[in-house]
Amino acid sequence: MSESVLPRSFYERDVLEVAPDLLGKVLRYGALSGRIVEVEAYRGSDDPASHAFGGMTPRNATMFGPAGHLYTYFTYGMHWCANVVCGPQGTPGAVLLRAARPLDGIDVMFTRRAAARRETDLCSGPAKLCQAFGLGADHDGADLTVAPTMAADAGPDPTDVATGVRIGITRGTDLPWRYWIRGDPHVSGFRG
DNA sequence: CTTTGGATCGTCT
DNA sequence: GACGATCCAAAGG
Repeated sequence: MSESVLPRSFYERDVLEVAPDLLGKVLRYGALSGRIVEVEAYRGSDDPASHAFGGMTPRNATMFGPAGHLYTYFTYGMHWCANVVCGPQGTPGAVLLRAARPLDGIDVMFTRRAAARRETDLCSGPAKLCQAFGLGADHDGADLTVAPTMAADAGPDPTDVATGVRIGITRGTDLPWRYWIRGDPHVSGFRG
């Protein structure tokens, strides 16, 4: 296939550099794949919305580990969300994977996501994406150079990247650290 | 179409 | 004991 798995060096940069670069990349897990269309950056050192802002705890320890690994967490009593750990080791940065356009394994995704009516309902939100891909507790710390993988394909990079404030947070609401592909119908909350 | 409230529990104070 | 980096069904216009 025409995908090349991203090297660890891709992730060993400031989280604000990595986040927009993840748009258009392909998340692949077994027979499932999707193109990332929306992300949010969380930088532990100076970001009051980050899980790592208050220092290391058992839950967020993965954020302090090596870049290029998944940080998954459970929230609202029922949902899992997945992040990509970024930055030098010991620097707690992560990029939340908020939405993707399903590419392969769409039938499996519909099976896992009973509430989805259309293809745009499958991965148009951080918890939806995890449900569609079957990501959860077992994947905290998973190495993205092994499985699941994040890869670049042969196509052109997204040209129209939008930025704005992040969704669903109560602190750090002034930081424009959400990035998405403008007009893509698979972005969460898309209207139009 | 938009708005509202319920579900549900691990985590940290 | 309070509160989420959310989702969805139901109710209201």
